[in-house]
Amino acid sequence: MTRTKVRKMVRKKIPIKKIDDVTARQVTFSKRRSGLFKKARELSLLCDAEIALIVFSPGGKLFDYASSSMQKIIERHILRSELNLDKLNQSYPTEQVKFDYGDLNKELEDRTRELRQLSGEELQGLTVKQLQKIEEGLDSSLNRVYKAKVDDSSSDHFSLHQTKFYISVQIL
Amino acid sequence: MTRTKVRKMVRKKIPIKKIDDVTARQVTFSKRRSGLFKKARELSLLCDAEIALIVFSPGGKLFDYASSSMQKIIERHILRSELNLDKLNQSYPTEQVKFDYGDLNKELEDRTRELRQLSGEELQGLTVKQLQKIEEGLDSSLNRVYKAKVDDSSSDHFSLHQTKFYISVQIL
DNA sequence: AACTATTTATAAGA
DNA sequence: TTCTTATAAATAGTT
Repeated sequence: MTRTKVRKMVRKKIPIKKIDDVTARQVTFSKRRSGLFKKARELSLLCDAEIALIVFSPGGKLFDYASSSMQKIIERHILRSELNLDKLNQSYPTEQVKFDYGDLNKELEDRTRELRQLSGEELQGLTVKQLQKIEEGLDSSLNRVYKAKVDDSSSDHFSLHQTKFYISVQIL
Repeated sequence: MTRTKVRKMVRKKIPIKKIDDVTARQVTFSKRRSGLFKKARELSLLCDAEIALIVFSPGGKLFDYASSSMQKIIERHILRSELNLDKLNQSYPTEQVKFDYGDLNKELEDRTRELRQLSGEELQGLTVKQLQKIEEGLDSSLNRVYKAKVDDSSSDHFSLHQTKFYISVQIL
């Protein structure tokens, strides 16, 4: 056997910050990346969890994994973000503002859910007109929310930065 | 000490499929989830990688991590998906179709890049009119691509399912 | 890429 | 749920 070296062939420890040596960093990236993806697959399988993992190497190369479909998981995440936004707005001090934004966000939520449902269905039969209708609806919602935010932000109680809203449209 | 049981206190190995027992699954999910997130953080830190991780528990609870900002990473991923789509289309057998789709996808890419740039900038000064203009441009691009796909799909050379396109709009 | 001493993660059990 | 601990798995440094 290869035990000509009986003493320490390895004498490890554990760093915990950015690896400066480029070669060592590439090697570590490759090893740990496979470990990470393996763990993600295992967790999804063992526990029936929905998982999406996106990794860009320092060189900009993309590696990704999704237990189902990437955009399905991303949409679900976006939807959840909006629910969290609702909570944020509901904790806003002024009663009036709280109420107004609660309504608007509920409306946005409904619109997004609609869009999500449409995205998940067969879109081969979708006409350009239908697509435009969806976009009009979204546009209208957006405008109402945007105006409300602008009108209210002059009072300095509410920053535009407190709101994030995403639209995701998929064409199959 | 608790060594009343000197013999095996633990003797496990490794299953590798869905855990049926609900309680055991919850425990395993909790443990492995923390491990997975820890690994993701470490990889990002050690190797300066950009990482996004989204996990939904079987119960629908969301856990996520992003080394920078979630939507930045998602946008980058979407952009990359479109580049891959280009490659896919460029390997399409028929020269004529290859060329047509190459053009259309380049156009889409440009539009998406524009939108991405806008998203990354300060949007507080963006007017409703400007927003509408962006949406009009996108709508126009979409319609052109959609029509092209539909017109060509009748020849049975190209399925609508081969194309995925995402739009992401962010309102800050 | 392969090897192996160690470190780290984790399955059961408490 | 949190802690403990034996064992399994990941991996840092080397070849």
